Amino acid sequence: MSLNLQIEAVRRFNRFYTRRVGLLRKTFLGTPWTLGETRVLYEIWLHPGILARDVAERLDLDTAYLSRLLARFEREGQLKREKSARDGRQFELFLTDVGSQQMVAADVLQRAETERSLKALSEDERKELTEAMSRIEALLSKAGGETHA
Amino acid sequence: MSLNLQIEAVRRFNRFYTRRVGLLRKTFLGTPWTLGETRVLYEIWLHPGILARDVAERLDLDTAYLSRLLARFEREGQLKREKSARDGRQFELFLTDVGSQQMVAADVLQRAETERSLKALSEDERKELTEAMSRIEALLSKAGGETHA
DNA sequence: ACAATTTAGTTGACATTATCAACTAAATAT
DNA sequence: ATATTTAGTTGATAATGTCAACTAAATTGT
Repeated sequence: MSLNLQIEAVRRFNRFYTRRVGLLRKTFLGTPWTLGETRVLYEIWLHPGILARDVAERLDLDTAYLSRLLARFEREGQLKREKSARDGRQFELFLTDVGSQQMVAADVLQRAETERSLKALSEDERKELTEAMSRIEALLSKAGGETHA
Repeated sequence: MSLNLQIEAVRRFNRFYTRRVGLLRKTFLGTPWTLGETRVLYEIWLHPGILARDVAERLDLDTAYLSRLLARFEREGQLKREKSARDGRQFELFLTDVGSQQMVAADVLQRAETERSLKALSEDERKELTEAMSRIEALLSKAGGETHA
């Protein structure tokens, strides 16, 4: 395949996946949150004690926007913020028990949905799919740059 | 690999790609448009004479939102709407010459950027990447469902 | 033929999401 | 000590998306 066709193939895939991802942007499965919100909570779940600025950096979010999101999560009881001992400007972020439970519940739902999709494939196809995914991840990480629909 | 690990692999990939796609959501490379806007113009570019409702359906956009987008594109000179001869409710959508030129320019930039990424890989790696992408596309289309980060 | 229903698209009101600049307070550097 | 940087908040505002009501044209059923 020529480079030109390869370029088209990559762009085609990006459009395909953008569309797929777009499908879930609004209501996020069984969760009460949008994709963005879920990812913020997911980061905190994964990295208890993480700082707001690190969440902002990882998810490429505006700090003003994130600040308001976090305030809302705290108000609604998913999140607690603890003033850092060694730096009075910082807050360490943790999910509350309620927040964790909600994340676990969301995680279960999402797993189940993924499982449902995977079961439409044979074992060989599933193997192929996951291998292709990890291959793409490795290659794109190496290739760098962004994604261009 | 167990089904459980396969599920994790798929979800991991979805997070990876969601993040990648997210990177371009705001300013879309060298174009003056957002990702959503670009995709609308792209549909019209690809399918001259397409109807608004078909664009809305393909991109899963609210018709109210799309109606305003189209009005703006017309006002700004990218788009022209022609009343359909056989159905007085419909408008056939076309890019103007200016709009087409802008799309071509955007397309060139995006191709170049994709090319730049691909050139960081060897020919074998590029082949692997594009094959993996088309494999995923086929398998996911078959598996159906949505994408679950 | 003609009333009832459906369809394409627009408009108004509104909610959500995102961005920017100005700001406070704490930490770090000169 | 003073100046600069950093973490986070707040106010103003823009961009984006959603819902319901609406107009006009087409289609359906009788």
